[in-house]
Amino acid sequence: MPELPEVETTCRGIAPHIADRKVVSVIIRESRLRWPISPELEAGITGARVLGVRRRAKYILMETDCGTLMVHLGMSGSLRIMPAEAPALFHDHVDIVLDDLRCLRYHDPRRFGSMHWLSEASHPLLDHLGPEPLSTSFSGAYLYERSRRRSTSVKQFIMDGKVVVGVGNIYANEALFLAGIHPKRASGRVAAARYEALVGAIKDVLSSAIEQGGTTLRDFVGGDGQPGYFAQQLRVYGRQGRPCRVCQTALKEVRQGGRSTVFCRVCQR
DNA sequence: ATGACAACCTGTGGGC
DNA sequence: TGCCCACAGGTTGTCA
Repeated sequence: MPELPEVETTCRGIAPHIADRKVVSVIIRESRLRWPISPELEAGITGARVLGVRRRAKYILMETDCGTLMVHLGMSGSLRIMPAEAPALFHDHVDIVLDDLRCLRYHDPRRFGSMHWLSEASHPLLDHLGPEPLSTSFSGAYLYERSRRRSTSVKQFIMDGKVVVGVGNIYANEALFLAGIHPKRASGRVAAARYEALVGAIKDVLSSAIEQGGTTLRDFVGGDGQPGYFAQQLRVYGRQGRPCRVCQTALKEVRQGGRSTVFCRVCQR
């Protein structure tokens, strides 16, 4: 489910509801996430006042006056505001109960997500992340420099979190199509001007997906429970075998690093 | 350093 | 209808 636009949508959805609220308790029904939830989480967050919510890569950072709750949604996670008394459903693993009879409820069937309590400003998982894709430091020149003498494919290159964060499989496919670049091309052999186009495409596709409230595949819902509407604008992802929206050629599907790649062999070189 | 791949899980959809 | 397999939005850790 969640790629960067979905995580951003979640942040924006929950922020107004939790700002300035106090955490009165934590209910952990299942602590076995990608990493087990540390007992320090409950001790640290109980009684804390929420200052705000921000996002770094695909991590949601809920800052309080006592420390920071760091949440990752993995492949199937979601975080929603609910009435605290709403009955918990299967896979509703954690409730952060607030002082207004509501709670922030974490749901994650596959348990690839994670929840950490940070009493300090930093965390090892945040240490080696590349730039934010929507920041000005993420530029064509930057990608060009980083890619020189690298043989890895351009798709795997832009999906590497040490290069740039937040470009997941859906949007990598979409951005490469928009930039007209073949996903299997060696990243070290993409010209500077084409990296400019690629960076523009990544920023465009991510920002318009955020504007649409994310891409809803299966059952993604934002922090307020609303679905996203970007799926109807996908150009290649999930459209293998169907005609390219530009030249009508049947879109091709290949596999890269175990992930599905869909592209147009005519429009992308 | 780089790159390929297994691993962590459950749910779902397609093929038979 | 039902069973089994392959695959799904992510990321880390390991090994060559």
